[in-house]
Amino acid sequence: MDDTQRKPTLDDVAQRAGVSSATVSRFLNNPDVVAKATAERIRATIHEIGYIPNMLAGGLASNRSRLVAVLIPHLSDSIFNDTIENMAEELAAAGTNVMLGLTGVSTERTAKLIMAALSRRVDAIISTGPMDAETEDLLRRSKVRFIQIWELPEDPIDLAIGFSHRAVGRDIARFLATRGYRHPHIITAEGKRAALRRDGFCEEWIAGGGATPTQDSVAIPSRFGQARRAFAEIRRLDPMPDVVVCGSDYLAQGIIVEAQFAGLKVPDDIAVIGFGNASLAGEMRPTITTVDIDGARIAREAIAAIGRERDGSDNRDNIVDVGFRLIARESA
Amino acid sequence: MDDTQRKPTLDDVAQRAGVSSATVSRFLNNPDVVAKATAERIRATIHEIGYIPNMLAGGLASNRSRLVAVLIPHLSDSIFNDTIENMAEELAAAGTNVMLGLTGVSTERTAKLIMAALSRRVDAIISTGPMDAETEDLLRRSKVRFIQIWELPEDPIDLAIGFSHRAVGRDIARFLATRGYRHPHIITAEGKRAALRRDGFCEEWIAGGGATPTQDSVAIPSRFGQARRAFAEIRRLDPMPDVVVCGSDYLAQGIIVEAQFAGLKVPDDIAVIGFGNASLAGEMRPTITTVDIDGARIAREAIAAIGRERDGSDNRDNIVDVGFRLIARESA
DNA sequence: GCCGATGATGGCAGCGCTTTCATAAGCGGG
DNA sequence: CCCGCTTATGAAAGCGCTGCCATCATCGGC
Repeated sequence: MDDTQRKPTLDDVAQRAGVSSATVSRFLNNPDVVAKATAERIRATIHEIGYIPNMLAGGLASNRSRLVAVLIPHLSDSIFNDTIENMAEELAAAGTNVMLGLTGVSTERTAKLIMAALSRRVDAIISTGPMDAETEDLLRRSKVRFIQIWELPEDPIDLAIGFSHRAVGRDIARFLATRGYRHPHIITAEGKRAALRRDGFCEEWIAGGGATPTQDSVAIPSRFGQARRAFAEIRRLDPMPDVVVCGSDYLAQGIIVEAQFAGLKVPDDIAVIGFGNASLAGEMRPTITTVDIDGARIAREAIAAIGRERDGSDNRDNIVDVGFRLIARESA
Repeated sequence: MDDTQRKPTLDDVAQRAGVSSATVSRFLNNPDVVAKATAERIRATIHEIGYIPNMLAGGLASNRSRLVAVLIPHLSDSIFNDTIENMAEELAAAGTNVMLGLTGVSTERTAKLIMAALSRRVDAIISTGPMDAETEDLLRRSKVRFIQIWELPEDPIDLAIGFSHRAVGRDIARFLATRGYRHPHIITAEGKRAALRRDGFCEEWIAGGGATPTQDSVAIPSRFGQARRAFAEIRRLDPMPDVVVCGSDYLAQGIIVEAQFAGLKVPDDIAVIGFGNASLAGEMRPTITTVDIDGARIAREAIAAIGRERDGSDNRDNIVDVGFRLIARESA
């Protein structure tokens, strides 16, 4: 053993296996093009000397990092977790890794993370949030795949995969009207998407002859614990709403807990509707009526897009609407 | 504009600013050593031509990737989220990014992800889970920082930052004994750490004169929804337990919901204790008695360790016990 | 006025891989 | 038995940066 502590390189493998480094590289990236016997010899050598490829060097030479940046606001109680989990798994299967960026609610951090991603020459950036104009501009000029998920901007920077939040709001309004509710109270998280859902809801509700719904708003991310304050607020309303429209299933769960704690029956005394179809929605008592987004589908579409080249043409094809499903359960 | 579509390189900046590439590199990595005037000229040039550093090249040359791999089993309902979130934030502040790896419960995926991390020449790997012997061996030989968090193995591969799960179990047992509970039922997630807590609990409970607790186990990760089945199981027990020890706050919350749904009062008819001090624990009705782990501290210690060199000496210093706090609230 | 510090910068040799382009066999048909 | 193909491999030029060493002013002290 010539354990000079230096990590074995591809050249070491090549020399030891009696081939050129080019062949070893080919074996690594495209095994089919090297002859069976050679391949076997290289495989054995790699194992023998414990060679570990250096993707930094590989990425530099090939200009492909096999890294994808995923930018989300939070990890805890996040409505995106399911999507991200699917994403990470499918990417891993394809030999690509995930660079995780937590943007919080600040466009400043988003900008920094996008810069970092660009610096690492990621193969794509998948993002859920808003950004400042300068960064958007940079991205438009740039050639990296930039995939906005969970929303459908008018004019996507590159590709958008999501659904109409406004339509969600409208569907919820129609659903509640059909069920005969009269006094909805809507709790909205700060943030553009939530506002769109609220607008859609109010729009449709009023169009259907309803009175302007009462409103409240909570900080992002809309979590379980915010229900205490939000419910206290509700109790002050007169008349009491007969249904509460929540920005997330976590918040909906919180409202249910608070309502029950106050001795109210859900949905009889007060109904609750969530958003996101988190796993707990189907498991709560009562089960939570909510809106399901197919996170796995978003992940799949995004990954498929990474494979394709980015082209500026047919801009309208650059919007993929994955839709949503309102799932009627017990809580509303 | 010579928009030949080629991304500007550090050399372009150097030429344009009338300095050598070395100076630009210095400006980027250690601004203080370049003269004020020069620095300003370089800054302007970078801005002007829109230069974005290439960290692949930088990493290759310097052998520092400024990437840290974080390996966790899951994202949803994960007890680690808080830790990871802190980690990502502190790392970002230090100009380092996170490569996220989802290991699930399979050591195979863990092995693949560790390989990938090594290939990217990460500055450190932070891991929460078990791995196969071969990978462990590789890691021991390797020179990368390898930080195991949330547990304290006898013989850490490199560094371990966590706490004694057995001690947690024991403390819970003592606490419940003090409160006068007689028939604990313990629900354990599959997995080594949960088993340690259970063992510690049973050990201490029996030592304290109690009868062997009844037990149940749930799949990893222990989530809200598993409470339905687990609670049904509890109802079959005779005598009914007077307290349920849960592997996570999510599960504890689920048990509370089920119990209340069944018309039982928590904690009077049946008490519940969780683990992890997720934010909802303090916000549930009743608030959940649980064990707090200082995720932020784990993150800080881990990051501090990344700075230090890995040295094989004083092996006992390579274990950092951050302890835990039992937080008595309303549920038990 | 000379000397060793000190500070600012340039030159250049890699870091470990990928990727043309070129070359060398092997092969079947006329 | 030679030709044109296909298939397997090699040679070498980078990819864009960092880090060491050398260079060259400048400057205060004696």
